[in-house]
Amino acid sequence: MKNQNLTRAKRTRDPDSKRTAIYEAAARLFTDHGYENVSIAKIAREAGIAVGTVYRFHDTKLTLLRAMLEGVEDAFVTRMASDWACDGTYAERIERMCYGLFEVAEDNLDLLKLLNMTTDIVFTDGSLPGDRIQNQIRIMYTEAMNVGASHQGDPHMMAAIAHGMVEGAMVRWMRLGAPKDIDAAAQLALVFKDGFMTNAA
Amino acid sequence: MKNQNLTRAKRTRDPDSKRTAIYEAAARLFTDHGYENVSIAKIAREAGIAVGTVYRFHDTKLTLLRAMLEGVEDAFVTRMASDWACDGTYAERIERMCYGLFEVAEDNLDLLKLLNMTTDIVFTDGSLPGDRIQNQIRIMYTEAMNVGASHQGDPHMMAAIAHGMVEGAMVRWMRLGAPKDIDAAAQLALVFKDGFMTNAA
Amino acid sequence: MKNQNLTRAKRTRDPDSKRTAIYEAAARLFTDHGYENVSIAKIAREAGIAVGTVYRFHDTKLTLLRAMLEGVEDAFVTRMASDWACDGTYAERIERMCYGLFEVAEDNLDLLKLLNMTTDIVFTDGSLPGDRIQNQIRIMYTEAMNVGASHQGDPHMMAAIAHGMVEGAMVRWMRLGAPKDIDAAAQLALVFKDGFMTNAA
Amino acid sequence: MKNQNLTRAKRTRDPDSKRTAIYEAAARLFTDHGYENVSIAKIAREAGIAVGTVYRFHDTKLTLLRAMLEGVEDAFVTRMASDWACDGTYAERIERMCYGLFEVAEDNLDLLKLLNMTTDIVFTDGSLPGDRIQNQIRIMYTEAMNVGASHQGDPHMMAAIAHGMVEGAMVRWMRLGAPKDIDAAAQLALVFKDGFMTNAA
DNA sequence: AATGAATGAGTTTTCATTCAT
DNA sequence: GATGAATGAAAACTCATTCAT
Repeated sequence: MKNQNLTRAKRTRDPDSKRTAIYEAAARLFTDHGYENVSIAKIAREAGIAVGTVYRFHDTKLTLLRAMLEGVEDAFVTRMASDWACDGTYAERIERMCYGLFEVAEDNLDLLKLLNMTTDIVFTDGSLPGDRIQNQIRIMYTEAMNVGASHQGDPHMMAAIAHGMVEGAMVRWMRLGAPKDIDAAAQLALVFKDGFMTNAA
Repeated sequence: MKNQNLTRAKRTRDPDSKRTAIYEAAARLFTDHGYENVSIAKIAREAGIAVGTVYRFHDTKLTLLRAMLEGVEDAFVTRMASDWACDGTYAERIERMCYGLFEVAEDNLDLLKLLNMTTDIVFTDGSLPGDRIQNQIRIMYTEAMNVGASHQGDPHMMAAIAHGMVEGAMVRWMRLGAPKDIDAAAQLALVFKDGFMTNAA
Repeated sequence: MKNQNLTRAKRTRDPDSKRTAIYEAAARLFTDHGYENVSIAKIAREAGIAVGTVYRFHDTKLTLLRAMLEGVEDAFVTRMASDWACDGTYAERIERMCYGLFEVAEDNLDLLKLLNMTTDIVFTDGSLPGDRIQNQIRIMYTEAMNVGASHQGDPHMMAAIAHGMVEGAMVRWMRLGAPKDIDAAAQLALVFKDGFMTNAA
Repeated sequence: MKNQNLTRAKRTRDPDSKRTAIYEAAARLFTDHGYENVSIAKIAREAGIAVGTVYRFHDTKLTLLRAMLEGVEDAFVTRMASDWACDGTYAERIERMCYGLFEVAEDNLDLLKLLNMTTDIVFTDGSLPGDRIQNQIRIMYTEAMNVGASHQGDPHMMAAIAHGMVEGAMVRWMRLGAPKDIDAAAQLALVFKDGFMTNAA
């Protein structure tokens, strides 16, 4: 997708194209059949490469999964941070963030489903899938709380609850087929604002 | 010629003791290592019985898991329904229900963790783990909405969001070691009331 | 079927009735699913008795099979001998024997099929299923040969060929559903007479 | 975490050497102990390869058996057809065919025994081991009958009987150690001709 | 760098047999 | 004598990972 060297033979593919092919194949397969039910051989076949080549990019099947999950998490965290950093009232920023989350979700449907399916994978730093998203939520909550825009509460627990809301909304939205016309973001934003914001905010 | 078993068959003590031993061993192991990473052999060893005996009680490894999950779900649903049926304002009933949930959680710690880890198992009726709890939440939400105690919203999506909140709070609470002294229920109730109740309620 | 003590409670069953029940259940099941695919538990259930009871009558699953096979073989051998002992020309006796074989077959359909399916079981005396039938054929052939009614030939080989003819005809007949109206016996007798008898006979 | 293989992968010598090794090991073991009493592990050990390698060539234990049986059947059918297609009287052609059968048998001793032991395996097309051979016999019989060289009879039943004769002779011959000096073919041909040919032929 | 054949430990599940009741 | 719960060895099959080509 990036630099396709049209003057070269097909054999010399962009190394990134293979990495991408692995990701895409794995995302689809993991999502459809579950991590444990997908073999590296199947991923390789689906990606159009050899088994050994998968191992050039990922030391382990688990490593591959983790890389994928970290990828989606990054996308969400990045978007949340940037949406939150915009101008506006807290209510506006929350709303914007909710819409942002679903936009990222739309771009990463397979991986999102995978992220929600995968709760028993531990990363090397001891964290779990979703933790980085939850951390980001906690940062935002703490900031809001400190300026009196949020009710007082334990930031960790509050972030956990908020994160659960997001997950719940997204899982529901995905089970409906992730339709564009249903405004899951709006409903999420509503509960979010009422549940966490003070009247002052 | 094939199997000459040097069996030392054990006595049949309590008829239910084995069933219980299986449940407890499986709950601990599934929870600690994940469903896919626990073999029936491991469960049997942990339960102090033979592999074949596990199969006397559960046709399949998956069957065993389902039975366990349905058990916890039932406990939650039953308790929610009974707490909700009590007298009091909606706010009071919500609060009572939140405390009730954590009481049930305390009694089913291993299984609760299992329930939250297990999101990609499909039951024979097509439902997923947690669905029955979410259904119960939807029932309550709809009732409240119909009398004007809740904001208007799609009951399915609202129930999904509420369910996510509960899960988020419980997972957090469990990661803290499920301490009795931290009032996760209170914080959950707070967000619950603010997030869903109208001022009128 | 023999002595049903009508004055006693049902519990005191004729010990032979159990033996019979086992035979019948095993015959049907072995025939339908193959020896290896039928468990003693299934036989016991089908026979309406306990697993342990099967073992009161037969030391081993293999022992049970052997007893059954010997049973059918005996039936065939006995009938062949008696039919052969009757008066008449050799041709008549052959014909009578062929009809006799199919009469026995009709009475032992399940076991017959089992006998034909089972070629790799070795009896304790080193013989194989069918051997006793083949022996009987050899006796008859030798007798006929000695009086000049049969072509000269190695009795063992001739008996093996004749036995194969019988088996072939019966297997075919069974695959047609063992119909009464198709005269397999007649066709068998025809080839038998032409193939083995001299013109003199 | 799961499989750390201390693998010493071997070189890929002859591409077909493994396939052949599997066939030979399986033929010997199936023949000696019966299909059901031979595990894939045993075959692999005997063939000097790993279990998984067996599965690279055959999807299933049953598939392996079928491939082997079809191999022998083909050999027999092909030879019968070619022998039958030669010039000569029917008697000569029958005789030639009988000798041909035993030549093929000599080249496929293990598999032949397997073919005769295996009567309860059903192929995907519903046919049974031996059916193709019997079909070929029926074709020949029908042809002979149509020109008046054979007695009249139901071709299916006649083919079954003839097929049984062949099997009987071969089994006997194998139990004698498949000796070259005993003329099983001649005896078979004799009964064959007398049993099926008309005087006119 | 890429390939994919080979490996073998590990999984789920079955079942002949035993023996305490 | 009858029962059937309990046993655990064994089987078919899978698949992450390696490494010679």
